Amino acid sequence: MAGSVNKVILIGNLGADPEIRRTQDGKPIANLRIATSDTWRDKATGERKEKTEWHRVVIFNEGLCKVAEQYLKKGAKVYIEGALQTRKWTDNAGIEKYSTEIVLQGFNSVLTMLDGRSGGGGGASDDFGGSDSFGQSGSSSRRQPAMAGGGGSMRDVMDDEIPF
Amino acid sequence: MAGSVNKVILIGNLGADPEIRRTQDGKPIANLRIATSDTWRDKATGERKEKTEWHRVVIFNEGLCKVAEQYLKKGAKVYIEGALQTRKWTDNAGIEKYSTEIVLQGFNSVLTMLDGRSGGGGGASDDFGGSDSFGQSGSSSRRQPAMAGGGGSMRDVMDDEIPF
Amino acid sequence: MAGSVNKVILIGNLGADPEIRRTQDGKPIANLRIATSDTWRDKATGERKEKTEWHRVVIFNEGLCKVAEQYLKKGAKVYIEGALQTRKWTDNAGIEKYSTEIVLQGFNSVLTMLDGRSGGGGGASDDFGGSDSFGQSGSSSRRQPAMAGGGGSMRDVMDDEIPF
Amino acid sequence: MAGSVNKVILIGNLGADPEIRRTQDGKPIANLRIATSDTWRDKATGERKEKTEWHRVVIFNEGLCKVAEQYLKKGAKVYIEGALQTRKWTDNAGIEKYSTEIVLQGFNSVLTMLDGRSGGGGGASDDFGGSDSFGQSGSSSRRQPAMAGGGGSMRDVMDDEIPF
DNA sequence: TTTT
DNA sequence: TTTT
Repeated sequence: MAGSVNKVILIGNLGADPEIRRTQDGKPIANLRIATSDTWRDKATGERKEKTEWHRVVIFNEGLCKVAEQYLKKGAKVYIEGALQTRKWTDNAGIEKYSTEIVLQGFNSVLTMLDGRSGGGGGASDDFGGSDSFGQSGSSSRRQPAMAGGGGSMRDVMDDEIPF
Repeated sequence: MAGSVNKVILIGNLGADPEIRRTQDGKPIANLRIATSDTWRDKATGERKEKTEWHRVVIFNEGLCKVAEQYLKKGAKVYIEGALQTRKWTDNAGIEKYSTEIVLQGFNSVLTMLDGRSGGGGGASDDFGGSDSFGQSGSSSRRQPAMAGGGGSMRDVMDDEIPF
Repeated sequence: MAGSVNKVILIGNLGADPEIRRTQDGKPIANLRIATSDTWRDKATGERKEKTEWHRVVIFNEGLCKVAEQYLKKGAKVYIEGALQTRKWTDNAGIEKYSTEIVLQGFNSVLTMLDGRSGGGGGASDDFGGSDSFGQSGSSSRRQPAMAGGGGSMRDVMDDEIPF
Repeated sequence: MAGSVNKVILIGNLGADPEIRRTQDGKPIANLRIATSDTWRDKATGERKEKTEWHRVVIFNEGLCKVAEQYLKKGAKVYIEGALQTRKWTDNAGIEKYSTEIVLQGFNSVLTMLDGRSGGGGGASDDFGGSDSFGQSGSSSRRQPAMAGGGGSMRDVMDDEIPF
């Protein structure tokens, strides 16, 4: 349809290290799980409430995949701009399911790190060597030095768990 | 989580008239189906391609529900600002499903009509009488006179078809 | 600075036909004047109020310049995504002035027409022939047939009126 | 005008401590100077380039003013959502000038801190006591403990310097 | 004037 | 599963 806009803007934290896979012709695809949350005070009880929302982010853009792979870790805070896409798939029991994802593909996609927290030591904070070559102006980011320990162990779990 | 943002911006057209329901205590909830689409030219074949994406919008904000009920019709073009929310539900066969929706609730929600198209006759295009009372500054809209014929008949279909 | 975002989203109407100029090496630059407005009801008097805001939009992106030149006319409703930029200049009296503009340049810029209104007759609404070649995915638009009469006459006025 | 949108989204750093003033009837107004910057590599020379853009942010929303006053300091990284507004004023020499600002007023305004950096010591990081009372859902923030030294001295300078 |  |  002419004249339409489909845009998602998120600021949140990664629930796990990025998962990187490759297509048969070698192109990378990165999957992120991002949490956002709302906090409010219950009007009746005055109690503090919080609700966390989990988002599935899929990165087809090759440059941004590289950024995700090299710099993002579980816990990192990111700014993301992408588009909504709902995908149909069939689970092992043959049941049709739908999964809605935020897709970063082509232009008008942005992925920016918002924290330069070091996981333990150095204050290193170089810019990405190639932030300008991602095809996304404005997509500059701060380097996040590898966090001590690192994740990785969670990746397999996430592969199985299947989304929604 | 502190410092998070969860925002969706859509411009698209209604695939059907809005569905309005009420909670037990009488509060309205409006459901919209909105289509956005991307067009591009296939690099290999040069062929023109188009992909339509359907979005579920749920309006809890009472003022915006009224707007939806009174002014929106199948085919109307709207601007929407809301937040992503994924809801778990169980279908008739007892199977757990997830549905991701764009929720307009409380503040920071916007619903604006982008066309004042008349369905047949007049060029009438009064502003909403009460656009300022919706609790959303910037949420002004142009009136869309009832479209000839109108929808309605599609509602039942949409209930059955079930999306995701 | 690493990790920054500078984004403006406007939906508004052109106050005049686009002005197209060319740099010495022949690259087009389009200037648009776009109006947005807020309406609200005065709490004290109950009176309906409206305030119009005028925006200067400058398009360096060559593909979007072409769109502006060919399809946009005074009165057209557009969706725009760009970045804020403040420029210093010196007027004829030698006084330094600043002008803040919304710049559409490179990627992450969007220009989409939101009306297919015909200025006289047909309901023609072809897509742009080359919407995919603008370097902006998601930047599809509906064609606006040339409006009867056309603008032009207003251009001179606007040049003089001086903006900010 | 019906159906318009005027939205600015910024992520950047404060160039100075917030300035807080009060209207004659005691309502607070906060002024922020926020820097965003783009980095890219020059295609010809391969040189790394950076351009910083400075933004004037004016907060009329009382709750967000309190947030600015209590938690924001020079150097803080923030997410801001507001609207563009151009204001005319006359300088001491009687010359008319224009200043374009990002206004946070009423609803649809957001101010969120994106760093919880401590200026020297503690890891203190309570949520705002009243983040839910700002009239902005989604406007939660992380506390920034007072930074050692603090600014303040810069405020007077900024009053005089006059913007654009 | 920030930040990297 | 994140973050505060």
